Formats: sequence, C-alpha cells, structure tokens
Amino acid sequence: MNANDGGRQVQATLTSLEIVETLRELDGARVTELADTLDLSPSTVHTHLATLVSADYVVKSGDIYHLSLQFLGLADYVRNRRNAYRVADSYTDQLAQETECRAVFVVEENGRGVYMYTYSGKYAVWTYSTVGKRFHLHQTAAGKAILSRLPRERVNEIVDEWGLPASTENTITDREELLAELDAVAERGVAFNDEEQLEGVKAAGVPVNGTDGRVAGAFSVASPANRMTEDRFETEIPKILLGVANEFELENSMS
Amino acid sequence: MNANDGGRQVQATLTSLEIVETLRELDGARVTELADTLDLSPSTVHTHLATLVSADYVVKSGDIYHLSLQFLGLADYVRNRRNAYRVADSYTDQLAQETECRAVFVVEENGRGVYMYTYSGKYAVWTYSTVGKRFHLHQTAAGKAILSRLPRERVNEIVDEWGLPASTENTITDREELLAELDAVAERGVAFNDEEQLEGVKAAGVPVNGTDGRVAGAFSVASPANRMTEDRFETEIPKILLGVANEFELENSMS
DNA sequence: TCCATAAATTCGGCCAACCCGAACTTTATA
DNA sequence: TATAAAGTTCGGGTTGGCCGAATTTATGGA
Repeated sequence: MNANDGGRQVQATLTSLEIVETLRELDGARVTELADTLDLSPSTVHTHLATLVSADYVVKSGDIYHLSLQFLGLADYVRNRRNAYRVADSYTDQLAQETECRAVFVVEENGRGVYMYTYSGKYAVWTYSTVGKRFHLHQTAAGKAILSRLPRERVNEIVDEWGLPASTENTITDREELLAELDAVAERGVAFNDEEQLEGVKAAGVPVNGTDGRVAGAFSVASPANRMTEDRFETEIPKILLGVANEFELENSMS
Repeated sequence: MNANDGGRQVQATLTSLEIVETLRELDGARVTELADTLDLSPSTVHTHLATLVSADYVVKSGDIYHLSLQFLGLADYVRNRRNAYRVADSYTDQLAQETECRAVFVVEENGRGVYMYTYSGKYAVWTYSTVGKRFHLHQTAAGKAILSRLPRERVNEIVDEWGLPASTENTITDREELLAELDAVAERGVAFNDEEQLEGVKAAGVPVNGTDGRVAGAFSVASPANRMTEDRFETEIPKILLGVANEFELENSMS
C-alpha cells in the first residue's frame, strides 16, 4: 500500500482493516464469506467483527455485517481540514455542466492524488464511485497541474518515492520529460492528459491555490477522446478552467 | 459505545481505533502526545501508527500524524448505500434557506439517529461539525419523525436497547407517552422538539420514505426558541417541511 | 413436525505477537 | 559542541489473538 513500510506492525489491526475493506468490496458480508475471502477461521473473523461492532464501525443486521455510518464523521473531519473543500464542490458541478464532461476536484496527499469530489450528475450512471481513490500524479491532468505548482525539489521527492509507472503508452515515464512538461504547464496554467492514464480518455486540468498561497488542489474535466474537437479541447476548455480557477480562488479567499 | 458488547474482542484493534479517534480529536498529534493521552508506551503507539500509515489511513508529516483522506472512500460508500443521499443534500440546503434555520438530514442506524448532512451556509461559523454524530431518536424532531414511520414493534425494540434517557427536563422519558406522541406525529406528518434535546432550542422535523416505501430518513430545522414566533413554528415551518418532503420523495422515486 | 444440514457463536488452550522498557538515533536548543 | 527531548528500534516476557472443536441457532426439506 504505502511506500515506507518495513518496520514492525500490528497484525491484528491489519486484519481488522482488511475486514473493513472487504466489507466494502463485497457490499456487506456474512462471517463465512469473510473467512473464506481472507483465509481466516470463522471464529477469528467473528471476534474482529464483534470488536468493530462494539466500536460502532460495523453494524449487523441478521447475519450480515455492513460498514456503519461512523465513517461519515471521520470523512467530514478530513475533508474540512483542507480549507478548500466545500467551495470546490459547487465549482466542480459548474465545470461539469459548462463542459458537459466528467469533472473532478483532486488534492495531493503524501505524493499521490486523491479524488475529493466527483460530479455525478442527476443521472448517476457511470460514476463508479472514485471519491477517496488515489492515483499517480504524473498520469493525470489534475496531477500534473498540482505538480506544476510544487517546488521542483518536492516533485523530485515524489518521483523518488512513487516512481513514474506507465499506465498507457502515452504515460510520461522519464523524469526530465516530466519536468519539462511541468514547466510548460506552469506557463500555460493548464495541464493536459492525452490518453496518459486511460486509453481513449483525454483530460484537462487547472491548479488552484489555497489561502496560504500554496497549491490546494486541481480541477479537471475528462472526456472520451473521440468526442472532443481539437479546438474545444485546446482553447475553449482551458478558458473555462482558468475562469473557474479564478473564481474559486476569489471566493475561497473571502471565507 | 454499543449496546451489545460482552463477547470477546480484539484489544489491538480497539487500541488502533482509539488512536484514530484521538488523532481526530487532537487534530493531529505526535507520538508522545498520543502515548500520554491514551496511557500507552510510545513504542506501542509508534507500532500502531506505522501500521495505520502503511495501510494509508494515517499520514505522517514531520513528526506529526494526521488522519488521511482514505476515509473519504469509505464514507462515500456508506453514504451511497442509502438510496436517498445526494438528493437530500440539496433539499437540506433549500430548507435552511427558506426557513433561515439550521437544517439537517438524518437517518436511522441501529436504533439511533445519524446526521447525514447538515447545512453549513456560506459563512460556516457555528457548524461545529456534526456529520456522522449519533443521537437518541426520542430526543429530537427528526428522530421522532422517523420513529413515527416505523412499526411499533421496532420502536419498542429500540427503546429496549437504548432506553429513553433525558437530556433536558422536557425530554420524553416514558414509553407510553412516546408512543402517544408518535401517533400524533404520524397524523400531523410533522414532529416537534420543544427543548427536549437542548435547552433553548426548538425544532421541527418531517420523515421521508425511500423508494422501497419504508422510511429513509428525516429532515429537520432547528432554531433558538426565542427567535421563533408560535405561528411560524406551528404553521409556516410545517408547511414548508411537508412541501420539501413531498418534492424529495417525488425526485427520489424518479432516479 | 421433525430431522438434517449449514452457519453462527462460544470456549479451551497453544504460542505468535503485542506491549513495555531499555538502548539507540535523530532533532532542537543554548 | 553539549545537553535534552523526542522519535525509533529491538529484546524478551506474557498477554491475548488465533485456531479447532463443541455448542447453539437458523434453514429447508420430507
């Protein structure tokens, strides 16, 4: 999971967390299901579940266990720690509507990108929920937008820690190439992703600063490559992105 | 925490969870701080933190540990499990604006109420974040609204499990009295809270059904008791609440 | 209705691993 | 540079996590 492991760890905690993650993946499960999936004895799983239930992180209905709403409070807290969060939501929605694209707001944490908010329209069809998911900054428009505003020293740290793994044949995998690209992004103010993360998907992103003057995150809009004319992608969309970034920073700085 | 404890539990997991909760309460902390707060040795805390970091639930910057954005994904999942969630957000905002009150949307889980969404206006001043917090259903307007739509059998189960603890001198603490009140709520369609949870705070709530025809949650609006005329509280606000409940159910049933 | 099957839960006991304390390393301050 | 304070590593004792077996509860035929 994380780059800097190695040291001693608490196995029981990892087991509990695996149960939590499996409950999410299976959308609720029974004791035996979990025991089979995780290769543990049913009695062990039962003890862990009893623990999680007593701490209110899991609820039991019948013989099925589910994650509880306890996580809402923790998420609300971590969200609010980022000063930009709520304002970002409505601008993301606005972006999605103006561009008719999938729009997201992402931030950097520990050298990777995290989806903070994704527009999921009225007809929430293709939004296989990505909120909270992590991704490599160098593979996406929003990620490159954020990197372009970080000190080069920090960019190098991030590349050292996470590398530049390829996801498609267009992914930037060379450090010098990435740094040159970031210079271009910094100058343009907008970053592009030309099928670098997903085949057939283009995206454009723009960074925004927080009240402390440092980069707080980035908006991006994505679209199937064939559904987007070159002009729209390289002129219109960047204009909209820059406008939204501007408004965002203005409103954000006033609160 | 939970009513049905008793069985065997995993101590190490409870310790990790306590660390998570303490990191939230302290808004980030160092090893020694946590060790002092939880009365554990620094080395133990360190091992737990290393575990949580490796699983991506905690991030370390310098010597300070913070909860990570990992919780966003879990919260997004548990939120989406409730079919009503996103539509509810905007209606809550709408309610707050129409009534100029603090508005919330709550659901029932395991016999208690949980704040799913709270309106926090543009000037997020007095919203000491309550999202994810739990409360006793019988003490609030939204809670009584939900109870009024549950089978009496289930209400009795809930009272058996959680009791009817008093929070102010107005809190309903008698089972028969509660059941009579719920009948009145069912007939009116609206529930009132007359300083039953907090001295000086009145509230009104309305239940809403989900697509399955069972109660999905409740909206409520709260206000300082002295800032609210009797007419507004007993006539205007209920009208607004019933209207919003109606619109909600209509929109919710279409998606 | 009763039996057969499967799953959940409880419980005894072994030994892995959790926890502490001590030693060591790093960082901050004078 | 020295001193202190905090973070981190590591050895070892013993707690308690884990498994397996026994018990209880739930399910579905016949």
